[in-house]
Amino acid sequence: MQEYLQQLNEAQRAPVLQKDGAMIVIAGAGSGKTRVLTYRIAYLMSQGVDPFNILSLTFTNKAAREMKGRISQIVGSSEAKNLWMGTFHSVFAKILRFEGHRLGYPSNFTIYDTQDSHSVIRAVIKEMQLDKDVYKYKQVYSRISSYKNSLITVKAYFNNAELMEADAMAKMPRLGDIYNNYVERCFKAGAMDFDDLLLKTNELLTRFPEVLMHYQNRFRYILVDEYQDTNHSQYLIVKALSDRFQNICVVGDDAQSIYAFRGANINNILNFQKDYDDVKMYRLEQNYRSTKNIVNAANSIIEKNKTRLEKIVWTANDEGNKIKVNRTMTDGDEGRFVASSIFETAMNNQLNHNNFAVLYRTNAQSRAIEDALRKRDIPYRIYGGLSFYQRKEIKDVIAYLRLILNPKDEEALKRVINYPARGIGQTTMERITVAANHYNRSIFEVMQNLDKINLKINKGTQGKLEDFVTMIQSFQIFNKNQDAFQVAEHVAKKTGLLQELKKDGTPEGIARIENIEELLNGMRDFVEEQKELADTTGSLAEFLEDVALATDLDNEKGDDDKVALMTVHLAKGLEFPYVYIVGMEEDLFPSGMNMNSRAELEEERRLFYVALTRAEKQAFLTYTQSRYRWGKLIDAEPSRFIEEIDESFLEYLTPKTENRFKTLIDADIFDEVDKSKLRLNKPKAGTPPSKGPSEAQLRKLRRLKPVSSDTNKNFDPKAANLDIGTMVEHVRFGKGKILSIEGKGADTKAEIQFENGGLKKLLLRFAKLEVLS
DNA sequence: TTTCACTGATTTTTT
DNA sequence: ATCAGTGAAA
Repeated sequence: MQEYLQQLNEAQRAPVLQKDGAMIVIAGAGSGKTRVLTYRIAYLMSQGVDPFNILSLTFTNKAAREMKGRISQIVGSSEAKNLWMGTFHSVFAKILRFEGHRLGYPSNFTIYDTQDSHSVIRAVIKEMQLDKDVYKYKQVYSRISSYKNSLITVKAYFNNAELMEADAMAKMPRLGDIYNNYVERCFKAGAMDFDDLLLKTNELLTRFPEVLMHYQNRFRYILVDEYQDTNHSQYLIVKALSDRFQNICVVGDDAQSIYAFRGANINNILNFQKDYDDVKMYRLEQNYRSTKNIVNAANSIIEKNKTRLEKIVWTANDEGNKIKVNRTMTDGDEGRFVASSIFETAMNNQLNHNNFAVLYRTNAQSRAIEDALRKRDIPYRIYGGLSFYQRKEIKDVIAYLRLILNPKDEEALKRVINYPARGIGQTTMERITVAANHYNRSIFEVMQNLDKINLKINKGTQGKLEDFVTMIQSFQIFNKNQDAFQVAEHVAKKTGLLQELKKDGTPEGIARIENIEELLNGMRDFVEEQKELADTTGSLAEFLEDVALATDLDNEKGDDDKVALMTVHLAKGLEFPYVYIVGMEEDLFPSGMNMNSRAELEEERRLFYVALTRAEKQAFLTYTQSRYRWGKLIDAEPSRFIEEIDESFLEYLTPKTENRFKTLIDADIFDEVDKSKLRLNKPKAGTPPSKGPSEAQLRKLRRLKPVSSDTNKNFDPKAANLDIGTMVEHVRFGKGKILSIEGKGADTKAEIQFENGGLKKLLLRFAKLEVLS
């Protein structure tokens, strides 16, 4: 133990050695906070604290696993095994499995993912016969989600005139009713959504003092990582659990708070000192990760934020190279620049590909990068986006598995009742749903008792329904004696899922079969792993919980030699020697949707800070002059964030371009300054003198939209013969002669005679040609 | 009841 | 570029 303490610097050692009491560790980027957490836990155990009494909440399950692994190395794995470590969601899901019955939930409750929640809300809106253009399901969901994260239950909502008014103002006066119906449906389905896992934990702890007492006594030492990203719901859980012993250690960096959109409340970290008696504050300011250039450049950015805790991040590392800034014409060129830069750097320095990461603001940006890397034969892996568990065929298998454990799970049922097609259609399902609501039973229960009620369903269909029920029941029996892998294999075969895909025969179908096989392999590994840990069995229930709360980062396959592609959000907590931050453009980074207030813009700036501080040796910033967005080529302007970096840290690989629409500094935009200086246009002669820009004009200014752009002109197909010709070439059909054109704009149809003799009818849709015949 | 072709709407970040 | 929803034919 002693020798491990030697590996810490003085600032790091202090919080490790304070055994009891409340403490906050403000840890700058790359200052070794994971180290502090790890050694602190090891130290506690060396001081006689039972690992059973330690709870450690991390941001990803992968982080928890890694930390556990390191602690095992210090104190031995038999000791470390009893530590409770994981994300808020996974830890409290486990507790709710034990205690949820007090709130009326079965121990095998399903965890609804966002897609499930969306689908429930859509169904509710439809049933209530509300206008789906007014009540947009995504908006409704995000409102409900933010209520839940602020602990505003349906009841609390209806007691809060302000909220109701706000929703009425947003033209959604029935939102409370939707909220109510949504909650009821989830409850009836024996399902919790992500937010419920936290909300219900809070309910459990407040309504049942004996439960609270039990877990307070159990978790005598609590550690929370990434505290700046906790929301109100999580804050209250931590507060309640730590209230008795007040042995709480939170670690975070206000400068890296980037989840406000998910309800994260930066005040949790800013106000921590007020919440407990005698809080010790520690600061970790020495950065071990990056070069001086990167650290100082990052400092020069974050300084622009007003809301922050003062701290000085410094490093004793080398000066390093300047941050390289590159401009290209299009997003395709940007991808090619990144690909060839990676290729050359790897070649010149004999580096593996896993030294490189490409970070972007939105998942959609990955495509151009992928294309370029693939052409260069550079191996890469995309994190996030359409993750493995979100693929259709995987979700189908999982839905069957969910149904086995919880037949009330309506979303799973709806997904698989007629896939593969077994002749149970919309009409039948509607009738059953009506009956289920009428008798207040689940859909599955109604299907089990069809003979007892008259539903006007014909004999044939009734038989099919009975077959389905029998099949699921047979799976349930099978599941009693078999592990997760065996059940899933059985399901894939017996449901006809595999046959369905085999029949399909397209390359796509084959890829899907491979994916299912991969899922099965993953399950086999999972079962074996679990069986090694003596206390678990590798059951289906355990697997499904893992899947529901797994992030893409969690199932990383170790030491792949691949370039990492991910969003900046996902990159938090990671580090790479070479980092490319692409799409450094106004409206993209900072995102056009997050520029309406100082708070939003400051969050974007923190996000950029996170991105830049991922780099150890070298950072690249790239931007393009035009980019495909919304299916169209649009002009782009360099991001204000590039200019915000002190110029002495930058090296321009291409000539510097000024933003054509002057980027205003925050003070001009958000503070009450002399608005008359912000005049948009010269007033026309004869118009009364302006008092400066109106609110609407200001809003426009904030968004910095290009005033004019020739890409938006109406497309006239008659004048655009050439365009179609070039596009034909582009999509590699060979050159051809246009015989006829009909329609206009996006719906242009063209007949083309190819040089090789072929004749094709083509449809021009969103600047891309589709072959009609 | 299922399938296919088409239309129109929609683009942030995630447990 | 993608996806959910729709309407008509099979």
